[in-house]
Amino acid sequence: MEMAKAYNSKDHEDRIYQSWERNGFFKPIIDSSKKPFVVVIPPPNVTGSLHIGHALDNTIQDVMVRYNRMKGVPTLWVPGTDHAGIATQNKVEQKIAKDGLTRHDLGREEFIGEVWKWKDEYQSHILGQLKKLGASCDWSRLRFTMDEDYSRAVIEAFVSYYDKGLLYRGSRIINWCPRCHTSISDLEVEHDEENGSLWFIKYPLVNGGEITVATTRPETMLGDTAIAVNPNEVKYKALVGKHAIIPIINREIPIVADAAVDLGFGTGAVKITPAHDPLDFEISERHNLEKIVVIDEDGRMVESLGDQFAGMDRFEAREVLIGLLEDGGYLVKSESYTHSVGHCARCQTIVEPLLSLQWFASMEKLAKPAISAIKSGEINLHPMKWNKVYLDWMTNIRDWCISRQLWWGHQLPVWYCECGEIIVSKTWAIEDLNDLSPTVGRKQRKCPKCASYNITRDPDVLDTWFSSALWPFAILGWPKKTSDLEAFYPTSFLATARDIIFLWVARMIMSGYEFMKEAPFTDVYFHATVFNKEGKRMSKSLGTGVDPLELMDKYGTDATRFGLLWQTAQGQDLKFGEEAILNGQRFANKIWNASRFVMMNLEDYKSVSHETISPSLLEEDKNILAELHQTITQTDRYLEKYDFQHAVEVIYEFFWHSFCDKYIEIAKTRIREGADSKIAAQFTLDKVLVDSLKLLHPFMPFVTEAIWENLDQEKFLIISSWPK
RNA sequence: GGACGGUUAGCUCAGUUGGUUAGAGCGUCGCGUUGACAUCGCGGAGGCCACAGGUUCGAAUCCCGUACCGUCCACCA
Repeated sequence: MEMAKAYNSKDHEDRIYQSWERNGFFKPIIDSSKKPFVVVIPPPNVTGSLHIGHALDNTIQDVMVRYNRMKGVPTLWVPGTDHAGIATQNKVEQKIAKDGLTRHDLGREEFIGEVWKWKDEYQSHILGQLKKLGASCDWSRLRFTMDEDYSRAVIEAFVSYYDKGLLYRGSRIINWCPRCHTSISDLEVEHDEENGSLWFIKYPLVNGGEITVATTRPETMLGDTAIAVNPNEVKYKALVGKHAIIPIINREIPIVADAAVDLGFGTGAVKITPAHDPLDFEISERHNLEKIVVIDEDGRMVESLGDQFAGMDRFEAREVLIGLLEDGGYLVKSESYTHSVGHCARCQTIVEPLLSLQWFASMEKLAKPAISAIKSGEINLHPMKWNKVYLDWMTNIRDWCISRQLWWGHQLPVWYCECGEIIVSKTWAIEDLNDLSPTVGRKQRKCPKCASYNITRDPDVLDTWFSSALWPFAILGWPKKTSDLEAFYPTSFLATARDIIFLWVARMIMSGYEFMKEAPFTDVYFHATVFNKEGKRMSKSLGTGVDPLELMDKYGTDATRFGLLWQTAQGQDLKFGEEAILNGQRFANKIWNASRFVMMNLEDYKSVSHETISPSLLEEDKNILAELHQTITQTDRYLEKYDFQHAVEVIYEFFWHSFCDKYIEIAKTRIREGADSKIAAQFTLDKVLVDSLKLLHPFMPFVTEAIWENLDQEKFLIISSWPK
């Protein structure tokens, strides 16, 4: 068989991937006597396509999976995608907006139909990218977070939590995005420092005198229900219990004392707007204050405020009020002030803290086993520095707002009867699931308490992370006791990005202990964040993204994988440059050509037994064989530590500089001259090449397999054989 | 307001428990090979290891501080 003069990735990749898949190499062979190596993919959002960070993440997973598979460990990598509620809904809303439509024009059912179409399109694109990358996933086990079985798992989890009293419905201050028109969790709010103003406003007292408060949000004064001062503030002591009057609208509010008020800030007196500020809300609870909502779900001033403000945008209202306060002589002064402002992580709109009736999960109890898991080392985070970050968050965990006012997602299995009864029903939810076109309130149902038929299903859906928290066991069949669940849970290794340590990793750990009584995985590797040359985050929306498909097309998949790992040091962030990928391409070609040389010179070499050849080995033969052995040992050691950069480096160094540059050059002469030592050289070349290809395979699967086809070896053996 | 990273050759980064002339890839300069590979080989130049102290026989490496860059967490208006 003639080998081309240069390695051309396009001649091999698709064909080789297909034959691996066709021959079932990605499916585990279950052997109950062996502990399997199991990886679940961090399911990519079906919002778009994979970026360079995903390419790195999935390369790392594939390296670990292939490495273990080659060692004869039963290995499973489960692929899948995430419906990504808010993100995907936004995408589809943007898409239909081009035709001048909103989701309300389509209606819930039709809109969801549009999202499913979007999902199908982008999921297939993403899966194509993963296959192009060489990901050796078991595609027969492909999962999606809104598959029917998965949805059943979500219902099961919700109902189970509810029955244990871990979920509750209540009016709390939540983060509201006026553009996405939904609540979002604390983790979905991004805080940015912004230059604003601190306004000092004079509130007259009922019995004469005045008190000045400082605020960054004058518009919320319309919803003030108190002024609070620190109980130890001498100058205000006499005012506690008295009443002040809100300027402009002339409403009376009490002055209360609360320790939460900072003595040193502003004037030491704070206006309290319980419905639009979390701290104010807490104070209002302690003092039984009224809670008046003055900003609505669109971010506009509510109707009840009357013609002067009703319907006005919250920021316009701010300007108007400042003007009015100034005219009325209530504005004492304003200072420029830098403070952090919360933005919606999805659309960057300024989040409005809003008093709202939502569903919450109480987290403290769930956090307990998740804390001890890290402390005891039952779960290991790599690099270890993440332990502290994880524990800090976990030990100060706050309740999680899980309901979303969206359409795309898992609808809450909750019904409300006119009699006030709240019905959480697994049966009903599953019935609705089987309805091919799920519609709110389609079925006639009877309230178990009052027998009324006037009941409606909660239109809200769950936070997308509620469902992905179940991923490691839900994709194996939970709550059914499937053979997969039995064989493959807990999983072994999770590779992911550090920015979802709380959103996803922490919650998987909590739900793993809650439902499986066991950690969902033993090792978590947080890979590097990939930045561009300017140090900016790689992002498609910023136009700084690099499509891994383009890289793979240009340089080849092996080169891309190699180049990414080459730049990745133990989770240290990296500035991505194509140079490393280019070097990967050179390396792939080097491997190809060295192999070509060896094969061209093995023609009259028969696989003589090692015993026969061993005594005839020269010093240089023994040296390179010893170095090979050392390289294998080092590679094992580095992979056990998830040190991919050094694993790749040590093989590269050995293969290129020791084997190619030095040994092959020496062997060349011996073979050409037909020396007595020719057979020994051929033996050594053969041995070093074969083992090197195996060593390289987890990192560069295509070029190694392509060469393997040309070697006189059993087909595909490379995918299941690690050198010793 | 807390916490965590980073600062080493022109660029991107290594540097294991402190120990002889600080490394790699790319780039650059010179030479060579064109029957494995020009996606090649050999050789060279290039670094007060951010700054200031300290510990030590010895510090890029440990400790303290400073500066700049980056990230995360946080209910002070």
